Amino acid sequence: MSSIQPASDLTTRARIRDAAIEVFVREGFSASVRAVAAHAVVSPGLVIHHFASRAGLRAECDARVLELSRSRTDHVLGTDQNPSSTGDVGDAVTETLRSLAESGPLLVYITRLVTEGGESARTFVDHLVRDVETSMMSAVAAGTVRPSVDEPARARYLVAMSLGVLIIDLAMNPPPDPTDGAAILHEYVNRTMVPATEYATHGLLTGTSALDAVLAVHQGDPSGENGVD
Amino acid sequence: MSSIQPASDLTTRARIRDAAIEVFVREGFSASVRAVAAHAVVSPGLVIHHFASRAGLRAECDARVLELSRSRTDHVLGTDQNPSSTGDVGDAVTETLRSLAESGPLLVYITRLVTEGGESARTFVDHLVRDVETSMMSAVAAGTVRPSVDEPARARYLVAMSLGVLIIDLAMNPPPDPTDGAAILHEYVNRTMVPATEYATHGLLTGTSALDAVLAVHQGDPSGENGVD
DNA sequence: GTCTATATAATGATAGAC
DNA sequence: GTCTATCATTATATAGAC
Repeated sequence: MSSIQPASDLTTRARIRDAAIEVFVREGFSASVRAVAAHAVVSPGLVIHHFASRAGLRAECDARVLELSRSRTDHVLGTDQNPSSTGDVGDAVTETLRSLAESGPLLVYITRLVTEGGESARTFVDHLVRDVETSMMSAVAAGTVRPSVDEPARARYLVAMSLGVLIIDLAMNPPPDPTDGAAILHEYVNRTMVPATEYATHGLLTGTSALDAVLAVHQGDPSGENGVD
Repeated sequence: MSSIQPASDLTTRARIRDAAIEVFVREGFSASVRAVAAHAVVSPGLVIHHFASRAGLRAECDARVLELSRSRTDHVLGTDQNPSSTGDVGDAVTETLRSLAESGPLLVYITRLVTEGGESARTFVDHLVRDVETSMMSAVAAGTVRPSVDEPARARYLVAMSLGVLIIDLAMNPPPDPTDGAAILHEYVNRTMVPATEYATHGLLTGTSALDAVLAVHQGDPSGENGVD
């Protein structure tokens, strides 16, 4: 499946919105209203007529993408946690990316959204962090994942890692079709699976001196106010 | 030090270029020639006169940033490897980021450059990957870092991780002054030090079944052609 | 709802005076 | 080298016909 919905059976307004999402994925958020109109095969004026302004169109696209990603991850992660987990790195993140990839352009749209920052980005990331924290907690309880001295911070770090590595991978290996999330994720996993799993299993360092030093500071100063620079 | 060079003692051409770097850091690469001219306190025409086109100016900025980052990391990493390493996560990456942060706007410029992709981005990342691979090899020889089944892939992954986490951190926590690399890095380290060191020391997982499974595929198919999806 | 035509602003780039 | 003035293009957005 390469598009969000079949082009028919949608209001023109929805068709323009979906066309805009695809154009934003292909050309970036700097794409013009004209480019969107051309892709939706309508006049530029009609785009503005439906969304009042370019910013309005953009906001609607963001909202749509967040809504789609929300319902998809809710479905995948189920009522409690994911039962089909096979010990992958970072359950909730992996499952969320997989889920986003299934609906074509969502994956790249999200990476652009997150990179740009702003409120929509924070909404998405915060939600994902919460999911990851939950899935980590149950994985810790199940004994498959080590506990952390700071579970919320680890969840944040895991999300930043996963999204960040994906963003760099996309920048270094531009996909032939940015709207084909499945193919993108497939290549991405191929390129990163070995080092990612290795890192998740054993870490990098042989000793604990670095961690001991960091934890000493962290215990005495949990607010992180007096960090190392 | 918050700027690249004292504003005096530079040719106008160099002043415009440095002003452009700062404007690109503050407003993104979509900043106009006029905005650059205003910041350099010259006319828009003069900018074009010196750099022929907007693309020419941008290319010169990229080249300048790459040159600066190159000479800085060469200096920091020294003839062989970094002797002042204190067991931080990813020697060469950490030292490179620290070095970039010292010259004000470089840090954020690099993150924008890498995110955008393209040739300059690949040049920078490839060079950094090579540095990391070298520093990892000697850390492995010294016994402080575990060996990897695929050192080049691990080096790539470590670079993607470090830059990626920084990019997400910047997007989620926009710095008050994007040209103050030192402050940005300080905050970044404060937010990520604990989970990053924890992860680098112990990884995430308690068992090796995931790694075993991945390595089984990797051994039989080193090209990565037949990856898991 | 949808279009064409247009107003208005901003952009990159040029020409020529000094 | 540097400026002012201007052109050509493109952008968003509006007005009004159908």
